[in-house]
Amino acid sequence: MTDTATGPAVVPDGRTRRGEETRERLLAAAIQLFGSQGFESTSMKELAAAAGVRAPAIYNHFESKERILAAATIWAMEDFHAQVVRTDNPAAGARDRLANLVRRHVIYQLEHVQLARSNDLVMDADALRQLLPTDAHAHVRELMRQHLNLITGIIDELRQTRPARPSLPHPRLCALAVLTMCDRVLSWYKPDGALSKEEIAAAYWELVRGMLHL
Amino acid sequence: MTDTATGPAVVPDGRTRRGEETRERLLAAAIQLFGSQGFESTSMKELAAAAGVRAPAIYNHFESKERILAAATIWAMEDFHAQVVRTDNPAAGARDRLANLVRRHVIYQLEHVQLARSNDLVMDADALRQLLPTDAHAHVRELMRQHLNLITGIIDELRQTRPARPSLPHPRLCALAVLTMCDRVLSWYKPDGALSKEEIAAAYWELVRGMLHL
DNA sequence: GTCTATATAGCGATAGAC
DNA sequence: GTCTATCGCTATATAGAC
Repeated sequence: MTDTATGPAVVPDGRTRRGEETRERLLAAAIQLFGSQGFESTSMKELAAAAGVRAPAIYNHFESKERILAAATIWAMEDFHAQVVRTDNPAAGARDRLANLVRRHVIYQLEHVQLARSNDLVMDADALRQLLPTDAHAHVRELMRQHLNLITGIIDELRQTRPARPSLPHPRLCALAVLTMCDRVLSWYKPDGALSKEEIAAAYWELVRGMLHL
Repeated sequence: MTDTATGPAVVPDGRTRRGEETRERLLAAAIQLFGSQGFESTSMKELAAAAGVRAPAIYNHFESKERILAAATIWAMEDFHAQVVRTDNPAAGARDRLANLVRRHVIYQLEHVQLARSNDLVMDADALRQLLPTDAHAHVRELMRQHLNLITGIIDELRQTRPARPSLPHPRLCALAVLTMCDRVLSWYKPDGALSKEEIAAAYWELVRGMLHL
C-alpha cells in the first residue's frame, strides 16, 4: 500500500485495520532482526515469520527489501531524535543542556537496545547507507546534522563563557567525540554488570565533563 | 591447502609459490571488500575477481567463505596488535605509555583504513562474530582482552600515583571508553579535513587526557 | 490482504579436465 | 593450481486464486 515512514495521515477504517497492524509488526520485526543479524543476513521469509505472515504478504506494504530498511531506519531515527534531541531546552544553561543531551542519549541507547543497534548499523557502515534510497539517505543525514550542530553550538558557547584551555580541539571535533562515545555505549556496557542505567549515564557524563574541562 | 592465519612455517618451493601469492591476494581482497561492503554482500565470485582468479580456485586455499573471514580477521587483528599493543614499553612511565598507546591506535586506524574498518565490522557486530569459527573467535577475543587489560592496568596505576578525583569511574570503564573512542576515530575523521594524522592523534590524546584528569 | 505456487537469478561449493 | 561446467539451494519478487 504505502511505504512512507510516518504512516498515512487519515485514520484507517475497519477494512484496512489489519493491514496497518501487519505493517507495524513488519517494521518492528525489521528493527529487531536487522539490528541483531544485519540486513543481508535477514531474509524476507524470516522477517515475515517474525511478523506472523508469509513472505509474499510483505509486498502489500513495502515495494522492496530496501524500502523496509528505509522505513525502519527513518522510524528509529525519528524516535531517537524526538526523545533525545527535541527535548533539549534552549532556554536552559549550556552546561545543563549538554549534560541532559548526554544523559538522554546514553539512557536511550540502554533502553532501546535493538533500536539503537539498528541505528548504529546503518549509521556506521557505508555499505548499508548505500542501500538506502536517496530520499531516506538525505532524511537520515539531515537528522544527524541537526544533532551534531546542536552539540557543537553548545560546546562553542561553553568555551566562550569560560577561559578555554587553548589545547582543547575545535568544538566540532569535541562534539564528534562526545557523540561517538554516546553512540557506542552498548559496545562496552554489559547488562549483567552491577551498574544501573542511571549510573552508567552519570559515569558517562563524568567522562565527557572531564574531556571538555567543564 | 591450509587456512591458518600465520601461513606455513616452511619456506615455499617453486612449485607452491604461485599458490602462496594467490592466497595472499585473496586475503588482501577479503580485507578490502569485507571492510567496505560487508561479509554477506561480498560474493566469492567478486572476491576471486579482485584477486585475479576464478571463484572455484578459492577452494584450493580456503575451505569455506567463513574460513576466509577467520583468516582475514586474525591476520588484521594480529597486525594491529603487533603495531599498537606489543610496541608498548613496560619500563616507561605510565602516562607516556598511555599516550603512546592512544597515539599509535589512532594513527593505525588512519593509516590502515580498510583494515581497521574490517576489524571494526567484526568486533562490533554480534552477527559477524557468530560467523567466526570458534577457534578464530577465541583467538580474537584473547587479543582484545590483552589490549583492554593493558590499558586498564595503566589507568589503574595512574590513579594510584596521583590524588584521583573520586567521581572518576572505575578504571575498566575508563579503559573501555578510551578504546571505544580510538576505535571509532574513522567514523568522525574526514580525510578531506585540514588536520594531519599526527594532529588528529594529538587532539585525541588531549581529549583522553582531560577525560582521565591527567 | 493473504495465501500457494512459481519465476528468475545469484549464491556457495563441487566434479573433473588440463 | 586453475579452469569450465554444473549442482543444489536459497534469495527476492511476482501471478493468480481466495
